[in-house]
Amino acid sequence: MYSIGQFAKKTGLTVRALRFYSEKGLLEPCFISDAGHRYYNDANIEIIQKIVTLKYLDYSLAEIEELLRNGEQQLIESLMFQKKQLEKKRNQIDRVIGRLDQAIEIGKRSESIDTTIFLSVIFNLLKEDEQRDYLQGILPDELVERLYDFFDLNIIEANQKYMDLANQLKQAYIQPIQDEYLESLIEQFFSLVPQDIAEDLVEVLKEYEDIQFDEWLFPSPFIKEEEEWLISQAERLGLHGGVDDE
Amino acid sequence: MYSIGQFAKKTGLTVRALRFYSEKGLLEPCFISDAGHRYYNDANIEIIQKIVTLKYLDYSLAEIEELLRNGEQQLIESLMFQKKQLEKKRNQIDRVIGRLDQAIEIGKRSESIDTTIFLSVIFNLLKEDEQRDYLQGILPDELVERLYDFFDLNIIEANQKYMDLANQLKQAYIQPIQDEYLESLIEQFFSLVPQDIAEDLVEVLKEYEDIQFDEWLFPSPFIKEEEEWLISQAERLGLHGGVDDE
DNA sequence: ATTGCATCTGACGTAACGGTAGATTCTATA
DNA sequence: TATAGAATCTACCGTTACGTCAGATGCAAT
Repeated sequence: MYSIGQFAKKTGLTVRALRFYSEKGLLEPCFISDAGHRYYNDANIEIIQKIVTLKYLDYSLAEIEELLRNGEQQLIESLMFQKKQLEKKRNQIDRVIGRLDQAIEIGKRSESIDTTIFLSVIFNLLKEDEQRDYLQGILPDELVERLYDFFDLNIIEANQKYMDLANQLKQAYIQPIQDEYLESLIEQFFSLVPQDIAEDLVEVLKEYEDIQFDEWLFPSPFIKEEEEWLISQAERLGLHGGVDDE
Repeated sequence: MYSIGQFAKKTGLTVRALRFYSEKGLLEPCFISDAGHRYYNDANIEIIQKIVTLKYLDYSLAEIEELLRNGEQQLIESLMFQKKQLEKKRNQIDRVIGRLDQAIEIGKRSESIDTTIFLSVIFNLLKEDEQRDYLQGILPDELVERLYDFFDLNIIEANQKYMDLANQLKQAYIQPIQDEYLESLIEQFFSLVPQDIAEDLVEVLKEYEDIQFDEWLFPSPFIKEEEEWLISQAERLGLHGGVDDE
């Protein structure tokens, strides 16, 4: 017979955890003294090994209780199910890591990035699928496809260029620069989308005059004033307007 | 200006979550009416996009608050750290999935497995490293190495055989079988470890007579009575005793 | 004015314990 | 055997990021 402290040392669990299992009825001590002290024996070891094992396999305590009560038969089935759950989790994490990689890569290549711009780029990476669905609802499928075919290939470079340009334009708003530089920046900004796609895009947008891109799904790197300033500058310099999306 | 419900729809968050962020000071509405109703505007959208982004990257709300407050500089560093954390998580999950695979494979090949035996096998898979450390503390390194070299190669087959034999021996305890069968079972059980290693093991164990294997780290598939019965039967049949470990 | 929906505050519940307080009990030594 | 110190007890609060009520109030439209 072990006191709770000895049992804890033996099993590597904490005293608190053992008491918790005892309360929950998951692992009842073999004997409880009049003073309320819990005592454990080797039979308890067997049970707690099962508990530890299943916990390691990422079962919740409730599921463990289920399995220990009546799960003799379904254990292997359950393990296969559990494996699928874990694979889902892993794939999810993998996706996030992938995005992080892209984001880090984009961030590394630029120096002095505005956090707002940077986070909006990551947001775009994350919401890519949703954005695509949304665009397919309001633009011709074929155009969306061409757009994404292009970005899929150049996602890192495009985003990096996008960030740098947005950054410089933001600075130009604070500290005016020469018109030639500004013109160049704006033109580069608009030409992030290749010429042919851009032209078709402008065509379509003219047709449906009232299209408003969801500000939630397509965050702008600029605040209101910056955006208005940009448009006015573009008009002043005689450039064709329109705010792009990706 | 959006009411909380409209804002929730726009952002895909729940009303409750928005109120929660408001309470925590993570995202304060731009305006609160006398009646206490919260109203949001486009500036709030920008903030919440950051929050959603960082949440997706598996930051806690506390960390997000930190980052939003003063994290302009350290964002990229933080992302790299975050990536490492996620990789740790993923590797951990991968390990568990690997063990599950082994366990499922072992379980598939046997029919009618006793749950207790099966779980103890998985437990052994999980605690392999700890067991090895422990053994290296009490046995000659060279012997441990040979033992594990053997098991690493045959882990699935060895465990499967181990399970089947334990199963049959347990049944023999309940329903006695012919001596020849029993003798064969016990011999097979002892010969799970190859002859040469077993002999050296016996040698060493004779030297240190008082070695007791930790019952926690090395669970036996048998209960006390079964074990005593087994030893008595082995002696009766003139077989060399000793309970093996892996 | 009424109806019905939206929103409010405040409270409790979740999972699996960790931490602490104050009271009791066990164990070892003098 | 007395007593000091360690171990254990119960009971309660805290954690995370909200979900889910209840009961009260507000808002918009008929």
